[in-house]
Amino acid sequence: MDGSEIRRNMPLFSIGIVMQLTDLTARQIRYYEEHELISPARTEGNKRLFSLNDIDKLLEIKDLIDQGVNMAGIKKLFHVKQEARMKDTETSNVEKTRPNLSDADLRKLLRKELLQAGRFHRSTDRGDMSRFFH
Amino acid sequence: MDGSEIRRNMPLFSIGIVMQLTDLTARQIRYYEEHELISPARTEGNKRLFSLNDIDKLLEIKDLIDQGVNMAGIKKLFHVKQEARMKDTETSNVEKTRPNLSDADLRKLLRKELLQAGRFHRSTDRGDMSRFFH
DNA sequence: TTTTTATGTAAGAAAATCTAACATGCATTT
DNA sequence: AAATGCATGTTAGATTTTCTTACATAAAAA
Repeated sequence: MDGSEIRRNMPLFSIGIVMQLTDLTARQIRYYEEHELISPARTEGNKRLFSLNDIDKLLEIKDLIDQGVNMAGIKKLFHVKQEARMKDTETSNVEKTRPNLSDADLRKLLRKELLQAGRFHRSTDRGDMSRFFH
Repeated sequence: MDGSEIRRNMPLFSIGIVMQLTDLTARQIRYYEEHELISPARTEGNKRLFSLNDIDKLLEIKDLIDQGVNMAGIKKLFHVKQEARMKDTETSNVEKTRPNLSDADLRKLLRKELLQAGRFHRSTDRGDMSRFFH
């Protein structure tokens, strides 16, 4: 399924909430963005908006830092992880051309799904944050 | 399970996002709060923070208004719904004294759960918003 | 020792949100 | 028809949140 992917990447959370959820300071979060470990979306007014995936990543970063890994290391780790995922989706034959939706489109899709009745999605479980929402 | 209940009530979303997610104006959302159809949490600085449950409710409100129901009617409907739920939990024998957590505690719990590895929660499905988050 | 790294802190600007008040279109009463 | 009430729009001014930029600093690396 692809819907979950969309949901996990939906920009929903302000930096204030992310701070509380991750126990990171704004400074830290911005620093990690500066080093391209995350790339939160922005509102029209330039405020950061984080997705569930972003939060998962931040928690991973925190863990890795606790284990002594530095920015460069984390970056590398994230890259290999992503490549692994690439291989994964490559392997899972059905490739389908991605739509590449705009932010506004994403929200529309969100709302549309919201109003439907389809039940129970679950895909390749990756990250931890998802656990939160059923 | 009770964790999902906590998650669904966690105050996470700013009014701006809720507007986008529900297609309601700030005025409408505040008006519904004024009429006690929702009771979003507040930040220290008095900004509203909405939970998944709040969003579900707003979507219900929108539906009902489309169907011509007025504030009083919606309020009544919500009340009977809640009473039905009460009966429900009453019936499900194990009653357990509720902890009644503070907002800060909620967040701590959130983070704690986040860092654990437990998988796949699903309880009495109520509301629609939950579908979003796996 | 000097430099780099990760983070703290402060300042000023801009965006988002708040409350309160008044405006308005549409139904319903009178 | 006029008056009233309901749900929402709009505006204004205040407050909170977030932004960027710059400088400070402790610990680690070179």
